[in-house]
Amino acid sequence: MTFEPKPVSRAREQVEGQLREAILSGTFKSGDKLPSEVELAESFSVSRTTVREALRTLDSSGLITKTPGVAGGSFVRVVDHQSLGMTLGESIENTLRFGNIGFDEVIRVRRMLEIPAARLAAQHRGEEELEQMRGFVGRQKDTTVDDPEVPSLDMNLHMTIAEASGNRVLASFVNALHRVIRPVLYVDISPEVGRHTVGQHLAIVRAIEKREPEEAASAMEEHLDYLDKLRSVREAANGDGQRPA
Amino acid sequence: MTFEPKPVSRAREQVEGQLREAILSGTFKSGDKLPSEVELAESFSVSRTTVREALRTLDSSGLITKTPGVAGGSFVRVVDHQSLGMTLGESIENTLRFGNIGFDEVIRVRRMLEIPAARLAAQHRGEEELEQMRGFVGRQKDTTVDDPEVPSLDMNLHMTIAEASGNRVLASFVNALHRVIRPVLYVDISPEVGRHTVGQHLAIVRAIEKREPEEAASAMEEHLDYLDKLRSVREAANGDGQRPA
DNA sequence: TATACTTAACGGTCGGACAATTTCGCAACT
DNA sequence: AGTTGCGAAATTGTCCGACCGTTAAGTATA
Repeated sequence: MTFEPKPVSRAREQVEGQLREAILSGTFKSGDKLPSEVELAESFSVSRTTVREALRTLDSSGLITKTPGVAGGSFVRVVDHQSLGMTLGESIENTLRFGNIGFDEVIRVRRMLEIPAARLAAQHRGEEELEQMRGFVGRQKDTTVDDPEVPSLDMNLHMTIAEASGNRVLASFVNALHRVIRPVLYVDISPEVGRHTVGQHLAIVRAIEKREPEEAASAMEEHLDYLDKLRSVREAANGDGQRPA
Repeated sequence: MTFEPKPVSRAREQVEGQLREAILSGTFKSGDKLPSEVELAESFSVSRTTVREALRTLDSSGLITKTPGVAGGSFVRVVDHQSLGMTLGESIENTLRFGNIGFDEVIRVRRMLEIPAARLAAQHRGEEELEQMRGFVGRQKDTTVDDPEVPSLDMNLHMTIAEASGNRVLASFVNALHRVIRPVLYVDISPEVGRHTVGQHLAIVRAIEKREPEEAASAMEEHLDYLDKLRSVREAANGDGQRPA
């Protein structure tokens, strides 16, 4: 029988672990205020410094938020799939910038997720989400290509479709991917590209509106094909699109 | 023109931001040792406490590791797709335990990723990866179903397939999903289930070996179908499978 | 009534001190 | 020669006590 090598436990980790467990197990519910730092320090019999480091980690992990002021303190954050997408996006962004994964790999995974997402959206979409989609496409039709709002409009549409799939994990993943896709993809698009994009968006939304899963999926696929082709010609034009000089 | 509302910047955030940027931009490379806490405190003209909080955040984000001792310090972590999967997995686990996403949603996304992964693995697999797969299946064939190694053997196989796809983002996502799938799925499996599983694994690996993408994909699909069916009958048997009492 | 000021509670920062951990070199003993 | 033991040094970990900055709410003032 092998010997367990004794992972020494620093005080900070123990405090952190207990608090994390208390939050995850529901002892502190969403929005609840944790005891103040001095109170925690007393109850754990450690210094405030140690408690603060533990809280800092929880904050960084997205489990709590800290606000100063008399009514401030540490509050349990609402961990919905939206914030999950943010967290995932940050990690992916780090790894991407670090150079250990390539942008093309992100793009391929995007296809695996967004095409089924469109299919599912056609099945599960609600009236409200459809209204949002129409709103985004409509506004996109009216704006010019150099409008600074264009990237976020496009992202919002894709996000809404993912949300309409009814699968929140899927929505989070798509959200995370778009966080890294957005800054790279929307540079220097011509009016013609803008028209094509709007047209493809319109086709997707119409299929979702009609509740035609396969039509929505193939419309999305066509759209992504178009974007990929755009990207590849641009990369061929100016060297490497992944690592801007 | 709207006025930007001045997001006051705490000292800790500025230090953290500068260090993060320095790491991500390559000023500090993988494995490099950052200056000691006192040195950083001096160069930023802040107290060591502030520096420590910044470093704590970077540590929690997975960008650095801290080790005590004379040869210790803060080191830039190697952020490969493996560690990315770990980080993503933790976040998903949090959201899952928090109850804001359901296990079934995880399962559905799994299908969207692992079936294409099998297809790609059949195209891009290397000899070494194939050898690993054979090893996992072989060992799984020899172990009994109550062997504690079974869950990790299964996960290792699925992970290796995802890695063999050549897409590291895909591999990370599959890794992350398995982190939350593993503890839930492998409880009380019968010998018959074990035999079926091994058979299906064998079929997948053989298809990958023969470089038959579609065969690999459909073998994987069949395997996941089987697992899903298992899960649904078990859930029907003992109430709710998502929240173990 | 509306505005300005004070107060109190809390997290944020500071400085300094000591403890704990790890590496390395040196000495002593086998 | 090799092992063991010991001490020095560097660095993170923890502690303490103080003060600063922010914020909400209450209080006095115009």
